[in-house]
Amino acid sequence: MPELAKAYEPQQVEDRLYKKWQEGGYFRANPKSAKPPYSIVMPPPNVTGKLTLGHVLNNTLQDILCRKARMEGREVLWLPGTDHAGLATQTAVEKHIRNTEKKTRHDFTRDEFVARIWKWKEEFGGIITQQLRKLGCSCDWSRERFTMDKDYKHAVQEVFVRLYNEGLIYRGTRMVNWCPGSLTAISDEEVIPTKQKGFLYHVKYQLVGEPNNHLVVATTRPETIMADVALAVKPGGKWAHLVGRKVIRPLHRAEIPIIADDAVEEGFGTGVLKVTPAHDKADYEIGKRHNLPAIDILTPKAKINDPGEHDASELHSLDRFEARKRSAELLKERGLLEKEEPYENTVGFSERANEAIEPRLSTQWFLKYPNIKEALALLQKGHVKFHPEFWTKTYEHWIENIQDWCISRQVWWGHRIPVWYRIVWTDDKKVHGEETVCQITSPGEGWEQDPDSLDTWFSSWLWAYETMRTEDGTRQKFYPTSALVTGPDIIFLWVARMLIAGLHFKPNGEKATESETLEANLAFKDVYFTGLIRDKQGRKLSKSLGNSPDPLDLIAKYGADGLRFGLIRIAPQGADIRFDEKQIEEGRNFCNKLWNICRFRTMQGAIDPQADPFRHTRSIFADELLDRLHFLLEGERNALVALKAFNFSEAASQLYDFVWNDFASRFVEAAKIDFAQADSPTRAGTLATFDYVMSRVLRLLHPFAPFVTEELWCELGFGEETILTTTWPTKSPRPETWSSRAQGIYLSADMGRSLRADLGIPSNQKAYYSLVSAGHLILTESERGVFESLLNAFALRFEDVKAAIKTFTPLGDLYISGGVIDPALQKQRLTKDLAKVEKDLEQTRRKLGDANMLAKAPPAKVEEWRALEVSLVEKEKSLRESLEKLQG
RNA sequence: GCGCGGUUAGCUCAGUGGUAGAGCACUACAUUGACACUGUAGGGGUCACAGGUUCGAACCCUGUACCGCGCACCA
Repeated sequence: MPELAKAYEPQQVEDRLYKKWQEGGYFRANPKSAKPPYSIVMPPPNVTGKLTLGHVLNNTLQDILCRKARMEGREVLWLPGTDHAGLATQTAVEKHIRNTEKKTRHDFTRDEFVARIWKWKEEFGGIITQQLRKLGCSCDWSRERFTMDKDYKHAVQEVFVRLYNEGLIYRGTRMVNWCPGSLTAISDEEVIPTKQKGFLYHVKYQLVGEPNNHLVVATTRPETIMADVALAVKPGGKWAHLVGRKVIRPLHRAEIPIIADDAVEEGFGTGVLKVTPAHDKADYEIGKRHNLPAIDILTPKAKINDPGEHDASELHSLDRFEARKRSAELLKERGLLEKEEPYENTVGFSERANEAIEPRLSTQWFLKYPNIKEALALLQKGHVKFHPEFWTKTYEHWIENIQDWCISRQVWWGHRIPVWYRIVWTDDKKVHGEETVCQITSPGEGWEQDPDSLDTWFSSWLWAYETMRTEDGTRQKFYPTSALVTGPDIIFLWVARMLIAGLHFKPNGEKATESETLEANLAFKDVYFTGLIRDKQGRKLSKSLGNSPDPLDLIAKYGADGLRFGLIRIAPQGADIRFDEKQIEEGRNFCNKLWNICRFRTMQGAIDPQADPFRHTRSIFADELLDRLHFLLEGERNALVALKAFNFSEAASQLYDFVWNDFASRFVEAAKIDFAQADSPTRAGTLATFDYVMSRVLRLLHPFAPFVTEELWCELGFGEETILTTTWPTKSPRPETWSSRAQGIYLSADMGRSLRADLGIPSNQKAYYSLVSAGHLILTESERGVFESLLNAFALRFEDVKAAIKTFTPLGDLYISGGVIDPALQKQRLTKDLAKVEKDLEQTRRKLGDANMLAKAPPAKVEEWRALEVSLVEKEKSLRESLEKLQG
């Protein structure tokens, strides 16, 4: 058998194995397979994006689910792909062109510019999918999709036309969230409320006919005063008597009425509200109620647009924030600013451009969501489950308060809206006439398509099933999908909408019963929401902070498995993750540990892939390991249960603990005794146990750390081809010969080593130990060998050693001699131990002395306390003896 | 303001009623034949706070404080 390298070297392994997997077609899903299906669609990353730690976490989890499902005998489809990410991609390309050619998108025609984006996509579009391969993702690359593929594009258009015909999509003029940075409307879900420090300006509005009387209005936006059309007060409130009177608008002076409206809260500010219907959502509603005009004084870029000669002309064409300052100054100069006080309020920001959103009256396309009741029932009836469950409430709340979705974007890169307008000519100018048709292809000459594009999410919401629309029956086999792994930040943007799309479009058709139809058209059954990755200080990872490590660097340093395992082990379910490179280092160290356990095994000869330890005579140490394995797989709250419950970090931790402690630190150390003696009666059993357990460990770890487990599986000879197609271990019997002897020996050895350290005897130096057992414990020769080896002891003696110090162990009193006894140190240690024992004893006795407690506590518990008392008394006695000896 | 999470060792987190745990970090020792990507030992916690339920509370209930997230038309 070839000896393995001294340390695991991922760089020598990963690319070779990934190539092998791909060439072997192991990731390819077969719709004709008789195996039960398991499917996941990958949340498509931005096509021109690069891999982030968030992607690493997300995709590793999906890979774990898929690799495990494959081993469980399912036909697995993990469908990868990328998103065109309309605005984000357009912005990136615009920035590039600005930097390199000093041009804007308006220096090109729309077609030219879109062609530039396609070129950009060809150049950079493959980066992230290549990076996912580096990570080891077992996706079916033959089915990779892009949201602007020809077929996918067509599907999006079809859906639009259908919803239009159903009356669910309509065009309307409404207040929308306008981003002056990217010059497009965005949906409510894309607005980030952000706390802003500003001022509350108290502005005087003079009453018409009473030059000495005025109403004071508190506003954060004096630059919109010119668009005021009224002042509103509370009906029946303290200003109610003024309703019907007029005031003079202080900038761009004009008379405006005082009205009464319920939206006004008297407790806030001065209790008087300026009504600016064109620039505030609430004011727009008030305006509608009172039939007031909307005066728009902002350009799309949010510069003041109030031309002409009037008292505030100088504000014209100023940016909204400059205008805010300047208008406050103007008011002050005119004695109309009563005061300004520092004030913090919440302002909506656009995620992409990081610009303050401007509420703006604009004609856009909207979707009235269908199937809302059913979407709500999905979660409540348990057809779909969220993990962690608490996200369900957030989902429900959103569904219950759902608003029509603004789906049009003033962006060039994306899916065009399939609506055509008849061109009419007025005064030699081309305009869109009344006549409108909604269809995918042009109706012909004289028609022009709507210039807007669709919100990127309007294509993403079809992702779960449109990506599966192929001739070979993929959708029939693999939809509904089994699970979705994503971030809670897109629970509305994507998750909820995909569920709604599935319900409405019924991609798997109608079935016999309503409930079957429902079941057949779920986008997914389980949704796992990952946490957000933060840096050590708890800040979000971001490019601008420079605190986001490049996963590719981490892979180069620690290997893909190290990155995966390290990250998964510390990613608690449903909570954010504090990233620390140290944790990735631990992942690498773990892989190396596994590697070296196997390396040790190769030194003992060939492994037996079919090894069955239960047919051999076994040492108690082999039994102990088999026992631990049994509990790992079948115990209460075992690793498999954790994995089934999407508790990935718990499963990873249990495996880590089993490999490092049970396997390496204990079993391997004990096995050395068997391996050192060719004629040991338990040697064969130990070898078989080793191979049997390792075979299962490698398979259990494979989904977490695919490369190192595959390499070891093949190198050691557990299988010739691949670990990918092996079976997932689910159980392992508890050896009927198991006893607690091995545990006793391990524990006693730990205590013996502690003594050695007290005496300052280095761990590599042999020491003299003696064991005096109170009972009739007799160690077999090999048990004694293991005990001596763990202690690094000379031949163990079985007599009281007067000059030595001792400790009370499960095996009896363990003495050590040699080394230098430092009486002060000894006394300190013994006193400390004694204090602890006495405290425990006192606590236990208090319980046992409490009649009430004894009467009401379960008898089994009382027995436990009694047993504890006995052992504590023994321990106390032993400690006192040692102390006396030290003093005497 | 409402809702949802969280608060346990220096750090990251387990721990859903019965003697407070792990990993890392720290300290000391050790280059012993699987592994220094290591081994051995050690120090370190009134479980945020206050009440309550219980024989018994880190755990269940109520309230408070602080942190994070989501929702909300407070100008």
